[in-house]
Amino acid sequence: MTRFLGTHVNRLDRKGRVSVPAPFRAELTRAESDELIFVPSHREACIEAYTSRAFDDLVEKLENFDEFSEEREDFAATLYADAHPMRPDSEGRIMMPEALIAHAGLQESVAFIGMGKKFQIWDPEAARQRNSQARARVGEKGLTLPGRGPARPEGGA
Amino acid sequence: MTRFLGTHVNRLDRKGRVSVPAPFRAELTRAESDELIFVPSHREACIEAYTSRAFDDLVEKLENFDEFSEEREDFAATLYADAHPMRPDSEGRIMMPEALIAHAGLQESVAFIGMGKKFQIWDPEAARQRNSQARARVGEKGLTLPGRGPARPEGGA
DNA sequence: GGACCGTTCATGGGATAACATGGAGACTAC
DNA sequence: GTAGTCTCCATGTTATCCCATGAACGGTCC
Repeated sequence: MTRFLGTHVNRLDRKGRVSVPAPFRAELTRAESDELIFVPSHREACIEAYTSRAFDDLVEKLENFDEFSEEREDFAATLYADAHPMRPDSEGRIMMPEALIAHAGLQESVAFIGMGKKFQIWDPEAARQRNSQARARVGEKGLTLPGRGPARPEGGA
Repeated sequence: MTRFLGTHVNRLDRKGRVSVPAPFRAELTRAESDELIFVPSHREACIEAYTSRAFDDLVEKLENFDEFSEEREDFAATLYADAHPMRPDSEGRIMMPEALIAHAGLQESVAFIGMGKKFQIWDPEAARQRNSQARARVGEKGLTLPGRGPARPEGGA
């Protein structure tokens, strides 16, 4: 399983290129496919980056819907239409599509943020804000990971 | 498996020709058949484009319907009668049939929209509207989308 | 401990190939 | 003939490849 970890900030040059961080490239090598699928996040001002395999997993849910059903068509459009398949060049760089630059509000620097089997791409300042907010939420709610047995009588049950 | 991704807008010249986007052509090469079947969508103002194989799969599903059901007859009529087999020329272009241009309301620009094993052809503006509507519908139904699951904020995994 | 060296990375710029697009004929069918 | 296609060629634009530079890091040897 691929595992993207850590935060790496690289420069977006005037041609729209940016180096994929070396550790992330190493993960791609390990996954035996250097293809990446970029999708604009629909919840936040960032780009979600999936390996070819992770994207397939995402798409698998499609098969649960009937051919030509509205649900399936909607789902497919949402998933596929804005997806950008990317492949790092010989230098390990990728060309950022204009639409994604706009969506994430990228300027001269971009932050690559490991999220395990995928990673995200942010404007560094926006990422900082998001992270501190996320941290605060986790703290005040005392979140734990979904788990085995009913250890705590929390909300749901 | 073929995987058509992303949105590509190309020009329809006054002879009715339009370039199939290079990434889509590459998928055809990979599928070892450059044949495409165009069918007017029966639900929306767009054209459905299938690879030879994807069309076969569709036909096979049709065979599973009750032999004399009205549903089947209707489906068959829609699927076969209005189908246009296409093959990109040496430049990678196809001639858009008049009937399909009319059905999709195409003007000087056409959008190719990847939908996985098939793709769709739209007027760019109509496609934009459809996509935002699809996204809204998917959102309100709470279907899982790229990113995290619904209930929980920022899970680590 | 500290200076030296080699390697890996990120980054910049110029050359090259791929791509989308426009138009001129040649060919075919009616 | 004439209308509609198809093949071929030309062109501007854009992405990709290739090489060069310089900084950062790690290891080694004195």
